[in-house]
Amino acid sequence: MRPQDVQEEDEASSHNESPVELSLGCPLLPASAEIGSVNSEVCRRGIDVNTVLVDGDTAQGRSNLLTSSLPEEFPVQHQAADQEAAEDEENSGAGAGARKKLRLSKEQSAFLEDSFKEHSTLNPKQKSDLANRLNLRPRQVEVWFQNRRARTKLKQTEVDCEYLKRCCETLAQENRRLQREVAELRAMRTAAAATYPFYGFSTARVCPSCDIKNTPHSPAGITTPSAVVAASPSPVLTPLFSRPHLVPFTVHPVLRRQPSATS
DNA sequence: AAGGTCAACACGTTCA
DNA sequence: TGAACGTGTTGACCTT
Repeated sequence: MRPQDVQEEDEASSHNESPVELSLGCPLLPASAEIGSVNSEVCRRGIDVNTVLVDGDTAQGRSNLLTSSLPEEFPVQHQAADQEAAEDEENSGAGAGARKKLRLSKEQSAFLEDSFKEHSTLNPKQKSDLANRLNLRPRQVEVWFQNRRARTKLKQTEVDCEYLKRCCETLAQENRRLQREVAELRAMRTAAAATYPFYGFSTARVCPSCDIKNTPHSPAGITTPSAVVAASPSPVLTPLFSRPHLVPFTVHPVLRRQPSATS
């Protein structure tokens, strides 16, 4: 038996079919506001967009009916048990294969987010505690965390991509500057060799940019661009060493320490 | 209608 | 070997 079969078996009785959300919508708005604002931005997160409007079933009526039996903390959310019962009803009506869109409420999402900030993975106890607290099935909590990790990773990938693009641009710019510098040095050497043909000009002692950048702290004598950079880090290169990190708990694979053979 | 979001799913991989 | 996880996909719903 495959692992997922276990999970799916676990769910099969409750949500393999279309889960029907029993909540009514944004608890922060009066019932009268819900009717005309199902699609509004304000209510989008808090509302159950799957609420089935039945003829003669007013928002106020449903509100009274449902909130009276719901826990205080998350007063309008899915109740796992009620949900299962509702699914049976649903299956008798709509096609059993149809997957209904289920939206977590604002409160549920916020609570899950807070939990995610504390730990991005769940142990079984945390999962069941969260599920109980939010009136969700453990599988729903698990799926939410899976998806949340995926979103985090995607975001981090985007940030990394932007960062690498900037690095690339910076390095290209630096490369162009160094190429120009090399060209200038070659020109200087050629000119010097032409002027003083018997004086050894195989190497330049100070390059143009170093000449400009040399500070009292810099050692006299032979100066290289890298020495200048080391002595006073170029603002151009600084961003290369300050990679942005979106979240504290993910480590990009590239930056993971490779196991070394010696240590 | 197109494109985005997100819960849910399917399946492969890893690890104890 | 099973649980947990990562990743890609699906489908319902929403916005523009």
